[in-house]
Amino acid sequence: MEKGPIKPIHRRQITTATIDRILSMISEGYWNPGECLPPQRDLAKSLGVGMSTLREALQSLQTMGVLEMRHGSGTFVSSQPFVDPYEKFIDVSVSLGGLDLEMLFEARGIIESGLAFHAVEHATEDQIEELFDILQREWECIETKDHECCHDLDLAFHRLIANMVNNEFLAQIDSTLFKALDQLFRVLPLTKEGWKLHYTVAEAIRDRDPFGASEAMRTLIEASAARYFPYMKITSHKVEVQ
Amino acid sequence: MEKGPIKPIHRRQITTATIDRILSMISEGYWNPGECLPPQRDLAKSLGVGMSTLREALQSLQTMGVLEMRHGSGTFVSSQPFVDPYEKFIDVSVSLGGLDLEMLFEARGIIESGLAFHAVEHATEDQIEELFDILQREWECIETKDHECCHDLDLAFHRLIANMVNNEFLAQIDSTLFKALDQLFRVLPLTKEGWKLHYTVAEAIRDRDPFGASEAMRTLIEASAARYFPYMKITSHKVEVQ
DNA sequence: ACTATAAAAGTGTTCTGAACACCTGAAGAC
DNA sequence: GTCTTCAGGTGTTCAGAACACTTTTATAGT
Repeated sequence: MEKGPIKPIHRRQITTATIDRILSMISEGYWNPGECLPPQRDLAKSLGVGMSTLREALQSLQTMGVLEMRHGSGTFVSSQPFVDPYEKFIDVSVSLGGLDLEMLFEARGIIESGLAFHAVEHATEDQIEELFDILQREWECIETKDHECCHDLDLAFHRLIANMVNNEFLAQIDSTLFKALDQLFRVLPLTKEGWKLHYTVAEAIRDRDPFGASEAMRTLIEASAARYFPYMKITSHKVEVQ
Repeated sequence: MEKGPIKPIHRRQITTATIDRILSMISEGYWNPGECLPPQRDLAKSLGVGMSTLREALQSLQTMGVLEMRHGSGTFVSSQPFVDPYEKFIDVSVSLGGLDLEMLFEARGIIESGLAFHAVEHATEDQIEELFDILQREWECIETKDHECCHDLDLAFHRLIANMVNNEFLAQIDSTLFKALDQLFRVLPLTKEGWKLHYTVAEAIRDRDPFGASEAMRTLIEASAARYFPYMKITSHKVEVQ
């Protein structure tokens, strides 16, 4: 048996290599956000790959949220520089058994209480005013039993707190979790007890009390979770309000 | 001008529809994790789409971590039911300006302090013992200036705390953040001051003090961030240790 | 009968070329 | 000046072929 020359590694799939290549070119600023890539026919030729291969790569990148392919118009680098890739298949992870709902609730609790903590220090007066405005409208919707409106305001409440922190990464994850949980259950309408918890969080933010805010938020999320998982043990700790 | 039947919207791309179809079939358990899909030629025919189209869909699903395509063998539903999609392009998001390093540090601080909080209640005695074992080895590595070992133990420390909580979702994100930050900077070696902070966290977990643990962790991450961003304002709050 | 090698079948991978659908902008019609 | 039409550019989908990798089966040698 002759040994022959040692095989080049070359194990790499062309499609994968193409994905990496385009990613690194974007990373290096060869194409900027919002900019248009060359026509697929040309780009395929430039990269020295077939068009099918290129399209598999482009499609993957679009799924990741890095590119945006517009029929008849062109292929563009996403102008929104960060989209949450989870959004697209978190429900599949749940179905496959990799994630469970309690885990997602717990994650949301951790993230949101952390966001509340940091919101205390970043919140502007305008934002706090807006927060209490949402609170007031929530109350009105509870009284009129406008569940649809209630739900939207509930979302707005959490989104505003997330936005106070200016942390797009966590805000996206949090938003994805909210949507996923909202979709997997049908969300329950806000109750007066829930509203009081909202109010406690808002008060703590207004009073610039980070520990109070994060603890109130934790309580809020756990109370919310408890409505879906009555058997779930609640980790309520007594808080030493400072 | 005759009106004719109103055209169906049909805006939907076939590739996107194919992705959704396969995702929902997996969600509904038509194929189980680890199982093999039909040959691409057959599957394309069954779905009534061209093979290129099917492959674009499959490739996207592979990028998401839902499928695994093995050359010459078959296309399989991922047996690992949950992979972290952030890992693949967090650095791209940084390059595109959608994320910045301080944001990632902040996110890690929030997640890890939350994990520390919950670790207090879930940690087993064995795990706590392991934690102090890591601590002791860290100290030895600091003394011998074995930076490589220090780094690994640092990672092990954080990973163990994340594992205590049994929240795969947050553990994955946290691990990704650690790796991303580790890669973007070259990680600085653990100092004796850093070690003391590690020790404070471990003590709080051992003493079953959730607030102490989460606050100590927050301090630890912020101290770590401060080494990279000396100008970063630290949000140190006085803790009312209970 | 057992093992090692070779062939064959099954499957994923890549490329080419064509036909189609959509968007944009320019030329022409009113 | 406004509207319509049309042509060019671009993305989308399909079909078929050739190739590469893996697994299984068949064959040959011992």
